[in-house]
Amino acid sequence: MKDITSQQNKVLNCIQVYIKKTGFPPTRADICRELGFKSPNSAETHLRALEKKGFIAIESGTSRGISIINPEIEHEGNDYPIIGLVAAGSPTLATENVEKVFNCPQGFFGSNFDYFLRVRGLSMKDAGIMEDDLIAVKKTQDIKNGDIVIARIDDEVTVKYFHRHSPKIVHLQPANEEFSNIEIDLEHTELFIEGKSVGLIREN
Amino acid sequence: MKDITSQQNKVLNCIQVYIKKTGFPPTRADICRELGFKSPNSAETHLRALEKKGFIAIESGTSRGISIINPEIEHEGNDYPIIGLVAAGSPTLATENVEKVFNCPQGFFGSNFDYFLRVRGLSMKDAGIMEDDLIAVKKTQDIKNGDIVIARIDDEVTVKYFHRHSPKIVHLQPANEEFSNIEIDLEHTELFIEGKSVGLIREN
DNA sequence: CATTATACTGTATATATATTCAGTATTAAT
DNA sequence: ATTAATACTGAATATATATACAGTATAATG
Repeated sequence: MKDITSQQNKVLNCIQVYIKKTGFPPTRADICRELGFKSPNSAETHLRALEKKGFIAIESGTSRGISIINPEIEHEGNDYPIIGLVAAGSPTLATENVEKVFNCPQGFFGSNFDYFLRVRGLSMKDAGIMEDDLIAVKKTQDIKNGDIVIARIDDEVTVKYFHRHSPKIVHLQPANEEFSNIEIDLEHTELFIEGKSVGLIREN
Repeated sequence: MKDITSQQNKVLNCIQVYIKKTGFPPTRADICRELGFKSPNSAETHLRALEKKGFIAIESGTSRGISIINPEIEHEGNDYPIIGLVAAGSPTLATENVEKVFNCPQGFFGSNFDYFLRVRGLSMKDAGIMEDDLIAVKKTQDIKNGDIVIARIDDEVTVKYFHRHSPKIVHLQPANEEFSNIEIDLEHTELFIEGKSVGLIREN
């Protein structure tokens, strides 16, 4: 699925909300009214872009002929494993670490992800990550500064902000003043990035 | 619900099948084509009968403005509305406040819930509730001390910890030392509890 | 018996709607 | 430097569509 711009996303949401509300899709004029456009062609061009990118289908010559294309069919969501973050040990997908599976629609957090991590401790408290929260982890090495990463040093797994300080120096920063910054010299210490957080779920 | 004739039932089924197939309701002409009628007025009269009996709603002057009235809609589907928490005004299910719908399995948070609330501000920061988080709100008056509630005072909606201090005094406590406690004397101020938080979702 | 509901055909029309064309402007990519 | 995509306004138009009107006919209701 291709990228969607923020304006196109607004239009897509508008269509979904309109259908939810009325039971039938909006006209170009309806979209303009909802989103404040002054020309029906504004809606038209956005619709054509959304069609081109595969988000909607438009039936030509048909009033309200918009239908939303659901890429992942009705299959009731996927079961993602919840992995307990143990003080020591890699959060592998080994069965003994899977506390249960959690049913969740695909693409729930915009981005795909691979598993949930059960958070232990409060080292990321100020980032709104609390004990027992579930972090949606995407296994990737594509990390930018400021990303929340799941990092492993030796056998210790931790969730921290990632900051590359210099080519050889990485800082793993907690979001809690009671915890201290971890500075890693990549020349002397092996750092393995398991992935990054793309979302969070909390069950009260 | 009144009786339905076999012909009216055919029309009703035709509408349902058409929506399922195309994503939008049929026109009078579409119904005629599907059922072999030769005059659009055949469809029209059946639609009026179905409307009168409460099976469908027809939006006047609107193309394809047919919606099927489903008596048992609640909690059957998986699309939950996301409601923006506006500074003033009740978080009603009014369309203008629904920014989009979010697909989520039923019973996702153990407990059922009614809608998502988009959080503004950081008054519950220390409870791990950050700006733009989605709180799963269950509409209920069954509140215990320490619950995170969605409360409304006049037209101001806020998310806070609930603490009944005495029979007439309620404290709404923020989880951020930069915000101050709200003490409410129920004899002088009207407090309306919209519901309570049963879960949280964060999209990174 | 008159009335009402059902069940159609057939014609007509005001308007709701999609859709094209002509512009303007900004930004990203090649 | 030029193309392509995005993001709009504004006007024009062919047609898709709802809907009224004029009929015909049967069955049920009171």
